[in-house]
Amino acid sequence: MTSKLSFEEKYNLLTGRIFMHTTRLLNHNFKASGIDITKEQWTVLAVLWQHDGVPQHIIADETGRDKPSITRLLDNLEKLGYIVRRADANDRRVNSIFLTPKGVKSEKKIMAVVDETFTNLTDRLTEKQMQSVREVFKTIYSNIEKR
Amino acid sequence: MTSKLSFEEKYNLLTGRIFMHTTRLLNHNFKASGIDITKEQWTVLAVLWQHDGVPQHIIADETGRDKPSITRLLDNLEKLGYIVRRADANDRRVNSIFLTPKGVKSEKKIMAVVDETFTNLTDRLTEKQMQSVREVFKTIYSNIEKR
DNA sequence: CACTAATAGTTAGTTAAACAACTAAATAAT
DNA sequence: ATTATTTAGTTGTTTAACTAACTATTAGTG
Repeated sequence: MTSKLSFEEKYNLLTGRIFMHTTRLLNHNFKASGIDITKEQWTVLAVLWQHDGVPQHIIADETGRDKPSITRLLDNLEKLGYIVRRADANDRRVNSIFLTPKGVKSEKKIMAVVDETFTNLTDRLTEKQMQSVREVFKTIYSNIEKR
Repeated sequence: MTSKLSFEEKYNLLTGRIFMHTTRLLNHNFKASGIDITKEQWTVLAVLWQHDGVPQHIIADETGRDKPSITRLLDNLEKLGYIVRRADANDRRVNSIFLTPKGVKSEKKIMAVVDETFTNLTDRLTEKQMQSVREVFKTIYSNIEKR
């Protein structure tokens, strides 16, 4: 039952206050380390580091964004020289997205900042608490999917 | 220790995937109920419903946004007829923000949608899990404050 | 009292997200 | 086979966030 939650708590959960702050922190840390990308661009690169050459709609699915958002994120990543669009030979509707050498090489440095930021944020949290958050997120996801 | 967390889990926590989905859901539910405001505008109204007549920088603090963001949110809320800016007599730098009759009256309907959305999202979560999330958020906040 | 600091708010510029409407190409249906 | 439908991606428009630079007013210091 959720009836015992205060307005404050509903407010914090629904507004994503925490995520506004983590976004700011991660972007700040990128900048401080001389990395010229945003948190959102990182999420796209993270997909490509795992599966290079995927079409745009896969990136949209994996990052939970719509297609227009991905079009623009890729525009910016292309300008910055991290990725290239290449037309698919079999299906001419498709752009396959490939990391440039710069995009490949950047992984280590970017992920170091991500890892450090994550560690800072989760400092003083127990393994048990993390496990709980994991479960809660999973449940909320499935509640969203249901509608 | 957080070392046992997978990339997937770090990714979900840092990207605010859940937050993107809840924002979409809440905005969708507002629209479906004929409410013409956004989630962000709601967070501003929520402050005013508790303390009508506060200056803009208080709204910025309470909602965790910077001043320019509040300027624009208030521009839009003013256009929509929910609030008015009134110059403070004592300190002419200050705009006090007041709810219009429409702004006051809207609380019930808007909060009904917020409550319903929250209930849907937290369905199948136990009180214990909610308590855990509460603690975790608090800890993460204080970790952010520390830097 | 004059000059500097800080505070309140706005404006400009960039990135990002959503929705809607669109083009082009591939698949399905009759 | 031709038409209709689905899929991939882009473009346009609105809202929102951040940073930086700005105006105006108040507070603090010499």
